[in-house]
Amino acid sequence: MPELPEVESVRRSLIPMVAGREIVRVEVHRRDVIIAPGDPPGGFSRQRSDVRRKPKRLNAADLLTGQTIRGVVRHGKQLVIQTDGHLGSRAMIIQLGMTGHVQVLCRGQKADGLSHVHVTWRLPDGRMVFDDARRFGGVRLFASAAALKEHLAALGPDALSIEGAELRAALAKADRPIKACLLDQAVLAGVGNIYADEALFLANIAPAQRASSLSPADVDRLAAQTRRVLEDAVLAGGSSIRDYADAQGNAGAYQLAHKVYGRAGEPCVICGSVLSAGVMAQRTTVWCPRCQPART
DNA sequence: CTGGTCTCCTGATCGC
DNA sequence: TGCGATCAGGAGACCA
Repeated sequence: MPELPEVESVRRSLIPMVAGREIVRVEVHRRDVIIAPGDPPGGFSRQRSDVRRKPKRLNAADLLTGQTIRGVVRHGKQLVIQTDGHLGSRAMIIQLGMTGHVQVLCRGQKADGLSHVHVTWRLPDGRMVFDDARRFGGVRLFASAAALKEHLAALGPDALSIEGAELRAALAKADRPIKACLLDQAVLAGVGNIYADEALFLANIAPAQRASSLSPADVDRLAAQTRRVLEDAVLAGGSSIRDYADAQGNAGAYQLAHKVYGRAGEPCVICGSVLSAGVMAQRTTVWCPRCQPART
């Protein structure tokens, strides 16, 4: 499932295939995976069905038709496609959610393994598609660079370059388990369930530990180990747990390096203790009771 | 405002 | 072999 390293791998593989290309035409196969300027509030198809309001009709301008892709950047798990053209500087964000894929296909190339393509961007020499079986992800369109900036401002600092001082500031007033803080994108952008468990293990911090009870040294260590695990995962091309793949359809290899995620009941790679499991912040959480002792 | 819980969705896996 | 039950989880809605 895509977290920061997977999104970064998609970004890197995407750039050489889309930079400088014009979006010639956009085909929307499912309107409800898109949030456009002027849509009622609420994310993608996440509103309760009894209160779901009708989104506005999409127009070619909002869909960035005729714009040229200038860059692909990332903040946390948000993949930002920057364009410019007759509309000025605009942008869209692709969120992969649980099962989202962005892939670029050559002209005529079949979309192998992509059975839920919701949006297709036609480029001069091929096409980029957004596929998402579970539809936890989606596409956000922005009318201006300023609107994009405002959206990203709600997120915490990017986890790939998080420094101890930044993380201490972000956690300063948090009175909840550190695991919940790490998963909160407003605190730290980019960490999901896999890398939260891995970083806490590497930093020898129990996931249930209250953020407010961590010492400055604890938080510094956590920031350093978070960076480290994310960097290593990026180098491995991300973790392919189910069917994650980059923009060329290549799988990652970091799932082979997981020390706790998915290993509940197995021995700790450091001390041999049986790894514990529980549910924390609505997420399956795995930790070593000996290497990550609970403290008060 | 804060933190905790519910909800959306469907492919993969499991037990019988 | 088939089929229903269960699990996975990002993040906005909702609630105390």
